[in-house]
Amino acid sequence: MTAVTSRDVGRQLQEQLLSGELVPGTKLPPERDLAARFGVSRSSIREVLRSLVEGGLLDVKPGSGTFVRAPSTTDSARPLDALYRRQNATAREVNDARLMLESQTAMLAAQNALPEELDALQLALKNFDRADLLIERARYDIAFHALLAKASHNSVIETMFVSIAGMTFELMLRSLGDPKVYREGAPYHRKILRAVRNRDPEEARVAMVGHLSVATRRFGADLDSSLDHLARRELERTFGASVSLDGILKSVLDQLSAPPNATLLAT
Amino acid sequence: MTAVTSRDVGRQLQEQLLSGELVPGTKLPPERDLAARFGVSRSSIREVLRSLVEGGLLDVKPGSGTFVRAPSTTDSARPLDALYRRQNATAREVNDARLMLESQTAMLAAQNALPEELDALQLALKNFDRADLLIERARYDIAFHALLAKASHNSVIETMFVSIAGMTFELMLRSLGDPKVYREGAPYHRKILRAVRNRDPEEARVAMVGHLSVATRRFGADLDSSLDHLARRELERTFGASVSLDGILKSVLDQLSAPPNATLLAT
DNA sequence: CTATGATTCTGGCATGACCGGTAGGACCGA
DNA sequence: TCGGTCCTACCGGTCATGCCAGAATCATAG
Repeated sequence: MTAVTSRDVGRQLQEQLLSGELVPGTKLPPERDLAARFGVSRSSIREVLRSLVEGGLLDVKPGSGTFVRAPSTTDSARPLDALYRRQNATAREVNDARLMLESQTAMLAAQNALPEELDALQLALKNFDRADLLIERARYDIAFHALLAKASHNSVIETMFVSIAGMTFELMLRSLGDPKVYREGAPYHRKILRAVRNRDPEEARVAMVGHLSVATRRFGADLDSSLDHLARRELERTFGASVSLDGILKSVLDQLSAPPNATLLAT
Repeated sequence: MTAVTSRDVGRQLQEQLLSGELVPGTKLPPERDLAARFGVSRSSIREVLRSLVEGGLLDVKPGSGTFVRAPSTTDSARPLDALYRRQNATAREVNDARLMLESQTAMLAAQNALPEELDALQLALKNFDRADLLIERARYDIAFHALLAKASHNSVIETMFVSIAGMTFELMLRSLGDPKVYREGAPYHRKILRAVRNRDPEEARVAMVGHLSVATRRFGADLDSSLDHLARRELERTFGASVSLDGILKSVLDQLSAPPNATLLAT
């Protein structure tokens, strides 16, 4: 009955992590020690640790050790992105979800945004307007929306936003690559920011709804196409077959995960 | 430059999985073959597979093989739940997020629900009313809301719901354990179902907002307390120290992951 | 044709070893 | 005393090999 399986070890370790017994930053014992302590082999321990790393609970620094990871609101949601995208969501589904999520985000941001967050939003817009490449525009676009999510000061909603950030970026590629959608949609950014600055939740919500509704009206048949397909098509149309959507997505998500706002907005 | 690290192997395998090159249900080559093919050791392959399993992309059947997992909308979101809860979200944050998510869910369900989904919702309510134990009530409560999410027929929104299901359950424990909140909030369930049945999105939204606003009004100081703390307190108050929140949560999430509706509603 | 038993295949786990990078202390020179 | 350099123990990354238990497959006896 004392047969200890690797699943037990994993569960036990995970419980300690989740219960906060192990404070973020804590260094775990070496793999060899853990193996000895739990009475299993090092391979088993390593596989358990792999799972926890994949789950975002641990951080491994080769040569130094394994550390309990601080629950960063953002990058913890990244594993989910791959799964979302695997469902081959349509542009309509993602846009509907954004409409719901971001109109609420705008309202909360109007209530809770701090001055420095307003400045960061302003800067994101400036960079957005300056950008000439499609990818750069999309990068600052999503930075703006990510900053807004952060300014909502609701960690659950912020995490939700990050969890669909990959698909949101794909949606933006389609929108920003379409002159009609771009011309009609971009001006709303300033309306949103103005409303947030004025601490007017309802106006912020209305502006966001206006912003995101452009896609609903203008996408036409694309609305029910696979989002992944749309994004790849747009990239190919603009840059030829030379760019990899996967690579771009990865770098964008990395950017969103980086702690400081500065990173989002660096030239 | 041809140095093949395990990260390369993981990335390569994951790309094949995400791109749909490997159709769900496909059996992967044996670990020993994969190791040979990629030119790495079996241990490395096993660790890569572990990560992918944790990410929900693969399914391992000991003795049989490793299979590409069908992207189940629900259980793929489960790894995230632990991470959400680690942030120690407050009741207010989660309730705000639910308000946003579920009012939209209600509207979509009113537009898209199928007859059999309406029946399932009805059954969930019947079981909810019959239940006498706190945990059972909460179980059917979340089943009702999960079925509604499914009936929205938007996979992104459904996944979002599942990703916060753990915290939603905790919120329900607090609500259902409080007679005032319970008495005031429970009747809204029927209003929601009636509106969905009548295909009236606006009425469904209003009913859902009414349902979830009860907590906002009645929680008092608890609104800004850690959700985890509230749930544990409620369980202890009702059952003594004999029950484990973690265990209950796990079983509830398992239930939501099970494919058939029947499981959600079995007596 | 069926039931049953042996064989093969597959993942789970253990062991022990080596590599390369890290971190911290010893040592040395200024 | 301070600063830099070097060395060494430590730690994760990887590998090779072996054995086990359960699943699947197939051959064989009934």
